[in-house]
Amino acid sequence: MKLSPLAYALIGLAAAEPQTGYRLRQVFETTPLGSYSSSPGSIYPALTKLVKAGLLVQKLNKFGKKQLYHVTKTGTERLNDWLREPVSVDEIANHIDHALLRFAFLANIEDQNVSRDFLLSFQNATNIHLNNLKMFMESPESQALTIHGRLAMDNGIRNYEAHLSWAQYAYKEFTQ
Amino acid sequence: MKLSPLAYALIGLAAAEPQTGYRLRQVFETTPLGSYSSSPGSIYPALTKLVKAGLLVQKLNKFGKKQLYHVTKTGTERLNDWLREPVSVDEIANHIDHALLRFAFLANIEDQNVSRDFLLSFQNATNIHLNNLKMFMESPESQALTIHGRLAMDNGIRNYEAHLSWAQYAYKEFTQ
DNA sequence: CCAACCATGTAAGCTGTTACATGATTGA
DNA sequence: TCAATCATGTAACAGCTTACATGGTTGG
Repeated sequence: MKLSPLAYALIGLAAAEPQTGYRLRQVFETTPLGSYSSSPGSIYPALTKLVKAGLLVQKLNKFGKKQLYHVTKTGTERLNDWLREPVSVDEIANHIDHALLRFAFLANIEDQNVSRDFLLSFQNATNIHLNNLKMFMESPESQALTIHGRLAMDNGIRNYEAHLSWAQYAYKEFTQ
Repeated sequence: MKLSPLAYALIGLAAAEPQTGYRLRQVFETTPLGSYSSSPGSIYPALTKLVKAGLLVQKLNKFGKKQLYHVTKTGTERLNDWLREPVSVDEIANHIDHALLRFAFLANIEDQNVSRDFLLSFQNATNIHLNNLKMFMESPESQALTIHGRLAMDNGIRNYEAHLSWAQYAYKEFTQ
């Protein structure tokens, strides 16, 4: 079964520390890391689905006060697989927030080589995408572009350049 | 009735030049300006919906060969209203691609003051969002962040700084 | 004449949003 | 005790994706 980004976000947060449904909603509402729903109508159905799929379990905390979602072994495996997927050009071009979400959750993986690999793969895909954009800029198709069209393209290019330089900077943080 | 970004994209493209459904799909598939569907299952239902709503009409071209979608008067009004909406912080924070789409379609509006207003409003919202991010960075909540979390935040900040400097550059293009 | 492309659609399914609804706990 | 916050859910609906399906046109 394929999981949605929201589902991975829920698993990732529960992997860092067991959470209540309510607490998870708050994270999506208050931190910048969540452009995700935060509405009960999306979180709770998603959580029960993950429990049914065997990726999360609900357990009472030590004093039997709170129902907390914990990640199962299968859940951890699924999370790790997701985190280790190389960054694709499509992910960079259309779902870069997804890539950043994955990066944030790499904190759960001890081995810093995984983070390094991720960042190299991120750089690589970003480079390819930047080339595509620049080639499009020089294609006959784009010569007919309006000022607005050109500027919008320019925005894209500047942006991915910022992403690239970030990835290079971030990489250095993992090579002490 | 509220329209989806895809609907506005369809209207905007038809406003620039009457289009066939197939041609619209190609635009979404081949140009970088469309992270939108491009699948027939999304385009055609959306088009017929817009026709029913009276925002588009299908007309045969001069030689009766092709069915082209044209924008109606109401359609043009709806498009213009959408284009003139000020850029909100939420749009910058969570749907910046949507803002860029709107900017690209401002090409349809003669009066360059509208583009200038848009860019000022874009700058303003981006500034506010940047402040929010920086404040979060200094909040106690973020002190517990992992290296990954901090770097992900840093990515966001760099990015919005790039957007800001782009908006300033673009503004100058409209003040000859 | 046949492959490639033009052109348009439908049906099933999944995800998420909005809105509605409920009840427990806790601090002033 | 009462308001705020914690906490969890459901139902209706909208939107998009995937997959399936069909037929016309055009160039080699």
